[in-house]
Amino acid sequence: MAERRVRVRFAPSPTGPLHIGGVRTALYNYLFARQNGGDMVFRIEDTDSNRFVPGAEDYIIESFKWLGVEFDEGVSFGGNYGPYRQSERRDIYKKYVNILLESGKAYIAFDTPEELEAKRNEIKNFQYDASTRMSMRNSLAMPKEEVDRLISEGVQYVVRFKIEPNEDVHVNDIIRGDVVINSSILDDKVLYKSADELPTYHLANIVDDHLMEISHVIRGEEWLPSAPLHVLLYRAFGWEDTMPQFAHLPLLLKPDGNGKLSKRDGDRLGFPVFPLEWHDPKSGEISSGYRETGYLPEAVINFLALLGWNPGNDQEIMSMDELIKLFDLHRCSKAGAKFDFEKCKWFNHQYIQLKDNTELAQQMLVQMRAEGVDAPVEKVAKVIGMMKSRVSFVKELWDTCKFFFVAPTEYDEKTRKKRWKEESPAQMTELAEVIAGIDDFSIENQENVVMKWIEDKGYNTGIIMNAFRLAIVGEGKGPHMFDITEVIGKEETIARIKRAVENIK
RNA sequence: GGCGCCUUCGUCUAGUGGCCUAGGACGCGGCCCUCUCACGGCUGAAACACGAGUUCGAGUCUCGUAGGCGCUACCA
Repeated sequence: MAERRVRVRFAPSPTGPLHIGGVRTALYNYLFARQNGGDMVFRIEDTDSNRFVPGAEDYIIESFKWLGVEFDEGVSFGGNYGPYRQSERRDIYKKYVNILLESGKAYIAFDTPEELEAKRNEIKNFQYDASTRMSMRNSLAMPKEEVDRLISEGVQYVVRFKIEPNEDVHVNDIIRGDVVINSSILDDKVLYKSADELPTYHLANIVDDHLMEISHVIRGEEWLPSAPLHVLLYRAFGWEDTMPQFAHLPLLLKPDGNGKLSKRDGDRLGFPVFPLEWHDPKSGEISSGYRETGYLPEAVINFLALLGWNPGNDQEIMSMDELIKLFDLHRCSKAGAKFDFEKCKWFNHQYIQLKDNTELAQQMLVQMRAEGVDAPVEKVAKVIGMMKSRVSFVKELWDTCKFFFVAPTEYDEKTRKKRWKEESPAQMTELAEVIAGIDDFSIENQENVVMKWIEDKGYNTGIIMNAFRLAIVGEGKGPHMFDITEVIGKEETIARIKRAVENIK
């Protein structure tokens, strides 16, 4: 087989926000393109003018920008194979439709949607194909003069692909192997509508993939049943030699139950199914996005990459560069994958641990300042270093770190009951005095002095430290006590102890 | 209904005829670490859809059954 430059495309319809399943499809295309030093094309398939949703195209572009999936050419990226928006390629499709018409591989049909609907109601499993087409209103069944007359009268028509029956069509799929479908079960697909002078998906797709020199079509499994039709189209055009290789990816399924993951599942389960928050222009409805929910793009990418593919070993945390190196279409699974939000959250947790503390500090400072609290970024970063192991989202950081910057105003009920003993007020008052006497407020020295005091007095370490924690933090969690006091300082430590003694009953 | 695809722990998966007493990860339970909560370490429960066949030997190959999903539009 001749060496061919790898060129793949991601070609969504601008019918709404980009579904997370679409993101994965695009990701796999991207990984494959990068690994092979090929091109990633962004094409907009807007051949159904009725379903166009304003803003969808920009949304998709912004989503990939956030996720770090880059395109080499296409809508908004330029390139030598444009235009990349199908609605701007009318003339091109018209030309190819005519080629099919002239060679007798397609024909004109006048049946209206209503007539077809009636036919389907009338005959149980009606299909517009070799067995029925001669009884329909089309250029095969009607005299030429009549066809010409109708066209000249401006009667709307469609162009249908004439599928020859009883032929086994083979699709060689990289993931699924040889898939065979008999052409008799295919219907004479509508390729073109005179009403809007636009092709349907199938024709536009084949023409564009061919003209754009696409080498591999990596798409969702929902396209597998129409793949034989596409093979037949390539053949009809005489393009079989350069037909792209197909790879049909397994679907992303609902976390609970079965079926394709849908927009509704996100709302229902309280988790996003879109990369970015989406404001529906018609309904005004808002759907949550991964970005706004606080997911890191690296985490979303990593998680998605592993939904339907794995590197063959136990490695789970992989950067985009590593994914590009390791990705392999042959290692994609065939069965649909249920979307597990818990695991996605775990990935986010992992990536927060990997993230630079100063960078996280800058993000947390935005929240802090919004609440009227400020602090040097170095100090915030230091606190985050101690605290980030206990959060899964950046936005949780402020809540868990807050006590470092703001003294507790209330004390957790449960902890108070469990940790604040009868003797605690007296002991804490004493502790405040001990701390007041410490000059070297380093973690180590504080610990030495306090522990010595506990030992000398014969106190119970747990009782002292837990009460101390309640006084400083307001609840029973957090890093080691002296790590905290070293950050908040001696005066604040003493003030908090005193306040606790006064307020905790 | 027709056609196609698929089927290993609850979930994502490893597994390409003997290395499988089926491995890892998420989640869940226990223990350890410890002044608490996380992190981390150790550990437990948890799966080859079913039935035939091929073979000395089957999670792995074949067939059948069941189930799931997808497609079946002048949507993509």
